[in-house]
Amino acid sequence: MENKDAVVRLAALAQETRLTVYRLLVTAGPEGLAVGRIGDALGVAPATLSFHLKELAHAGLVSARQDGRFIYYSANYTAMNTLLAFLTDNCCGGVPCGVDTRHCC
Amino acid sequence: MENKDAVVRLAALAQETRLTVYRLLVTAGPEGLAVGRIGDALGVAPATLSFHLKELAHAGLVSARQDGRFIYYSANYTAMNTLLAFLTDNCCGGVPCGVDTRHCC
DNA sequence: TCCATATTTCCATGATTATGGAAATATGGA
DNA sequence: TCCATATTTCCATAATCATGGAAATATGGA
Repeated sequence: MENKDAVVRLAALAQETRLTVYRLLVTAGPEGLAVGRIGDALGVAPATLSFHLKELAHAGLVSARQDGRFIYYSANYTAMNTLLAFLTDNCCGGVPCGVDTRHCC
Repeated sequence: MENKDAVVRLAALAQETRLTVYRLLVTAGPEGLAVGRIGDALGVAPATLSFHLKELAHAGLVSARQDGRFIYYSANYTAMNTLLAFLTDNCCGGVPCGVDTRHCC
């Protein structure tokens, strides 16, 4: 994973509304939630929500799936796992951490 | 962990220079690196680096330790682990994911 | 076809953030 | 004490981001 991609992903999560949306989708599971449902839960204007969802999707953290007139967004678990791995990559120069000297990841 | 704290932490990482600094400190291990060393590695102006280090420290992701004229910054591994746990909290409503239907975290 | 609902795009506005020069502060050594 | 080096603070400037109203687009049902 590239540094820039990680920044995009982190920036997508580094905003209260988007972080709340993401965590909501994480708990919702693979089926996801329709945009309107998310809006009901958060109480943000449609245009604002759409903007944030686009941001999350652009970062690859969520996917959209159309079903009739509804668009369901769901969390992309692998994107998150990739990001987490990147953040702790080569921790402590790769030197393993002892159980008692747990200073590490 | 509060939503707002997570946003602060994510925002601290959602910037190329800061993310690079953080990852450098992760590989450096518990002893950390002096500010000058970090500056050498990244080639950013002292004022800019100081600004970014303050941001990371404020988010709790790094700690500063003074040693003579030098200030050593090191990564706070537990802060990251707390953040990661928050991001995947209550994944899929707590329903465990089967090994073959690995859609989850 | 016409209508109601769902979602997005366009756009202007206000708010936040990143950058680095210059000056200030802190520390240890001569 | 005086100096050199390390780091931070102050400040102005430029750039990026969030918000939501209004209009546009898409979909299915009557």
